[in-house]
Amino acid sequence: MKISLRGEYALRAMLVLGLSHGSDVIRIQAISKQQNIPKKFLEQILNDLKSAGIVESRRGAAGGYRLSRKPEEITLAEIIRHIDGPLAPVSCVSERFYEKCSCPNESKCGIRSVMKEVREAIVKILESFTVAQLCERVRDLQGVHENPMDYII
Amino acid sequence: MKISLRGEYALRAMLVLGLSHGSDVIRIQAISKQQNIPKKFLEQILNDLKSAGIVESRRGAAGGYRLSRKPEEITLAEIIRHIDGPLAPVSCVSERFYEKCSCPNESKCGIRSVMKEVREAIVKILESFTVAQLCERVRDLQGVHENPMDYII
DNA sequence: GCAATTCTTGATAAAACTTGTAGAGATTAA
DNA sequence: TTAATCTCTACAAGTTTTATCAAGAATTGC
Repeated sequence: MKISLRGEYALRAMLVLGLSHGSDVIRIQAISKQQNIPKKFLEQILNDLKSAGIVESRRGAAGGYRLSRKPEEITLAEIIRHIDGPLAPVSCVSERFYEKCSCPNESKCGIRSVMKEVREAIVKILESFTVAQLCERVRDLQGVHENPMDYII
Repeated sequence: MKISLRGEYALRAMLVLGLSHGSDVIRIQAISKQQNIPKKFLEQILNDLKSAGIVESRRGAAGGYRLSRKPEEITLAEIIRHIDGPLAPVSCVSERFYEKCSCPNESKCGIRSVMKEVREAIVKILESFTVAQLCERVRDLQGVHENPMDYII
């Protein structure tokens, strides 16, 4: 039931970009160091998020990444779906990544029926949770007196 | 976020055993054919469930498997956890399979905080859902007039 | 224009995991 | 004794994950 490390990295990178939304672009290296993510790996991930239209970039010296939309308009579900695929525990209950399963009769499958409930519960949370809310929560957790960019122990 | 095919097979096998709870043991081959599961693979899975104390077996001719407890006392969470590991989307919010993550500060991690909610939602459903309820749901879906063992199309 | 910096792109590769298969052995019923 | 079944260990192919490498393209500042 786990999301991949790649997906987790994507969320952490999006958090950094969200926290600095409004300022200039952020370099890959800065995110990489702050979040403990292998730089080359992060390059791939950010590029992937770019092709999804979630972030945008500027090349060259003083280049970097920023969100391509407002943090309030990007949900965690969108990020995870693009990097990791389905949120559903089994593909036969996924709406965007549906695949037929090998069970005898899908429409009368009890497991499918339960997994639909699980999927709904997951989707309900992740589709309503935006990057903006994520940033807000981090600010709450850290306390307002601290500088958000300094929270490396 | 998906469970493995192995885990899905385990659930399907448990459903078969649940539906015939009270009768004699069921052969691997019967489950394999009815549920479209490779026999040799299913052997491993059932053996695994046996070592978890979820099912028990009888060897030899007229051998087979049955539940080792009442269907009301076996939750889907227990089955999935034993076959697939954590229900949590990230290990740093798992209670039984906790692993430290690489983020800068776990206690102030916003992602972790959201993922805790997701974990709770998943666990709430799967820990309260028993094999007995699963069987009941299948009977509902299939209608009472049908023989539960005949639902192969 | 030049150098330094940064993103871009595609290839590659090691490790882990998933999904099985094979085969010999142990146990039991008839 | 024979046939059927579970048991156990090993192995193996394929896929996914987690990266790394290197050459290229764009941009800034001088």
